[in-house]
Amino acid sequence: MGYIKSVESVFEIIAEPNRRAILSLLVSSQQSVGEIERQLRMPQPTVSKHLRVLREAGFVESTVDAQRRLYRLKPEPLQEVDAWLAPFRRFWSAHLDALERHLDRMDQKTPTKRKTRRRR
Amino acid sequence: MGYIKSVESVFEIIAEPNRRAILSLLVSSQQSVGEIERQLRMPQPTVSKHLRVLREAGFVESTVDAQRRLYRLKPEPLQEVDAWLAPFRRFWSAHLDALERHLDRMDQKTPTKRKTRRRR
DNA sequence: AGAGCATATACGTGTCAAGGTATATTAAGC
DNA sequence: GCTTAATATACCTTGACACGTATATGCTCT
Repeated sequence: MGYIKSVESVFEIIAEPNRRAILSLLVSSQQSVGEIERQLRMPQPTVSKHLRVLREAGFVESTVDAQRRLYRLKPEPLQEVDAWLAPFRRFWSAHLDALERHLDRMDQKTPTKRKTRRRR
Repeated sequence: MGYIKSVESVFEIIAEPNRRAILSLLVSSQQSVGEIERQLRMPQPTVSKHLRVLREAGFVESTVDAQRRLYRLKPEPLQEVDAWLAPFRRFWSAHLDALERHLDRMDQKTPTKRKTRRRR
């Protein structure tokens, strides 16, 4: 009875392993459903259903080529994931910095030769 | 009966909105369960259960402070997500490059003034 | 028009995970 | 030791979703 098909978050979409596999396949070039089916060895309805989810969520788009449909990647949704990660990247690079400072302090105490530290 | 509780993928872990909220909270500083509970306005068992999942998946670790437990972020699992994104980043920056080249061609055809293009 | 290939959808089923409520654990303070 | 605070866990119910199988749609070629 007509309720709103709430747009699933991009995170739920990529939670599914087969969908991630499809996306990884498409990153090199566009593929037809049959090609995906063969390369990933999954049944055709499975591929189609996942492609539907990916398409409705904006991860892919398709063009018609005779009986085939060619699916290709669209960047926006994964960029959204990338954006969500940004604060955490700052977090862990801060941790790396702390580690570096720690190692530098070690250097002072035991001044042995050490490979050049990465520049900041 | 008695099958292996397969370690869920990091993607399934962050598919859950409440867990993402918790992680985002922890990025600024460590928090006790009660603090998380209040800030996110979710029932305490919910918080504890999500923290358990996050802990077992290595997203967080906890230390004991009297009756409280302080939870803090661990970087590795999210770095894993970041690593998975890498090929796609190359993909969409390639697309941006193509767009730039396209705009450059436009420049040549209609040489009107335009803001300085971002350098490569 | 009919046959055959490529893709999409419908339907039934099983599984699993999230939430709610209740209760157990553990530590603190009097 | 008992009470209270903080957190964890147990149990149950419900809903979503992924899969398999079957079938529909659509295009092409003869």
